[in-house]
Amino acid sequence: MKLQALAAGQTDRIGNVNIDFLRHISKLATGCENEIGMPIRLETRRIPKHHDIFAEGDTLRDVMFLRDGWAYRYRLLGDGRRHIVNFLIPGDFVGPYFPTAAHFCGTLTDVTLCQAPRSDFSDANRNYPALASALEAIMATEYRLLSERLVSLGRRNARERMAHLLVELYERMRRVGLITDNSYEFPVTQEILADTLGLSVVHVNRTLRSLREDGFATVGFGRVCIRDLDGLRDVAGADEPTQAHWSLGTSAPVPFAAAS
Amino acid sequence: MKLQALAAGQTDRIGNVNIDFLRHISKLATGCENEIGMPIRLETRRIPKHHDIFAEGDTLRDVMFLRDGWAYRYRLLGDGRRHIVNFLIPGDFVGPYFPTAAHFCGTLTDVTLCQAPRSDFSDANRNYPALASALEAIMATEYRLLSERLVSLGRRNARERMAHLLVELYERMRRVGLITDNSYEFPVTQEILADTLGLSVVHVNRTLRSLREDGFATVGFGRVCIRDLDGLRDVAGADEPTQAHWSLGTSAPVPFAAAS
DNA sequence: CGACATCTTGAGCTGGCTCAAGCGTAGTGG
DNA sequence: CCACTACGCTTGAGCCAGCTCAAGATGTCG
Repeated sequence: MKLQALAAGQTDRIGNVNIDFLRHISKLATGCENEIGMPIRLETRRIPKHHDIFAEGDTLRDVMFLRDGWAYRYRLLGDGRRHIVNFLIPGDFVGPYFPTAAHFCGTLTDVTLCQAPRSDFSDANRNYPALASALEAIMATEYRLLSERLVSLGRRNARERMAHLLVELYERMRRVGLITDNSYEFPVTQEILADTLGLSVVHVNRTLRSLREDGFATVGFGRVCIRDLDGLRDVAGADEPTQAHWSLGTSAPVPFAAAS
Repeated sequence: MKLQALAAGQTDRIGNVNIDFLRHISKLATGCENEIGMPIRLETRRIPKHHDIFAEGDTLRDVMFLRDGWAYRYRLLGDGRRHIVNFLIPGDFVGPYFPTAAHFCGTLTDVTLCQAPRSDFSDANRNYPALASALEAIMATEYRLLSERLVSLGRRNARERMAHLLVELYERMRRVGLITDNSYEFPVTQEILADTLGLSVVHVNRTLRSLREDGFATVGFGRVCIRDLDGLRDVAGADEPTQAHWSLGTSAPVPFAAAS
């Protein structure tokens, strides 16, 4: 589950920021010489699986990126109900976006984080607009992801939701080079899936069975195997105005703090 | 529906950014001299009700704030299903976060926007970290709002969702001084409410009736009248770890681009 | 190899949906 | 000034997607 893909030559200039900023950030994270000469030293930290990285309400000195492993953002209701806001895969920004975390963040696997004090980023942002750009793009991207998830929960049925999530994760994993043989690691129990999609565990199980029997994808034993990507996209919705949303915004350069 | 409250003296320094940045931004928007001496000239634009401000996929030169009126972000599925991602009230950042919009934005009432070219913000961001801070805080705040909505759709039932939305909007309206007599303007049809909460119009109607009959709130004739705020909060969920979430993050200063 | 978590399947229930019809109100045009 | 239309609100009636409860089966880890 390492970010092997990131080792390969990165020719994109971060000045023309698109989602490839992720790779640059991750390159930073992996310690390779980075292209924007950003003077931030990232510390590495390991956290075992099934632990919280931070809790709702925590005020954190450091800003974190996920170098490898899976994590997830979640929130709890008073009566124990849980909702999972998003999954985090290698290369993702862990956060928090705000110094005070608005949600919990837990690990699904053993995890390696790369982190640096928030103040370092503040300083660097001022002198390296490309970095500020990248961070804004990260936020905008996750915002888009959330609104997509929101649409799912609001207006898609169980089958569509599941298909949508599987495709979304496929695209994200592909982007960081973690797809092999049309399949990807997926250390997510059906219970967690249920809390992500707003379903019951039982119904998640039946939904997965149905997708499997129809030849779209198999989910289990810690892996997702996509058998019919286009079909799965169709199930996910006759929506998605274009591919643009699957690709997480390749089209969109130049956020606020445009690089010079 | 003007931002009267914003006219009053603003003593907060934006250097210690919290959600009060909204007021500063709005102050900019209203043309008053601003405190950070930011050299951005905002143009005013009016848009009639029931029009789109921008469409999904549009690439926009300008960044916009809502000076008065109501608007909403929404997305469409291929088969006509619609989901409303968020409402925008006076003082809100309209966006888009990314130059290329990831969703539609429509007006519910006649609306006044204040806007400036994105490039102006890019430049200003570099020289006025306080502004960059504020914009990041805006994003983080809306992120929090979305994740809250996500929890609603995933794990709350119709009654809880409705109560939660009404309280959320109450808090947001209060923040910009638009509450009078425990009530606020609410130019939202039951159909739009349905598309926001992931319910059918019929069920929205029944849910509102139930909340009205139980003495919590009345919704109709373009207004929400809160009759029992605490009760409504209880209905919304024995969740909300603290008040923090209702208050949209007053606690949280110093995002990435901390002001000096 | 025992204990515990996870997955699976059956059976019956229900919250919220769909369909359908009636009503009030605001425009709109003749 | 009134008829007409359109839109939004309301309520009834029946239905179904997804839920809950229950009970095995299958891992998996110390």
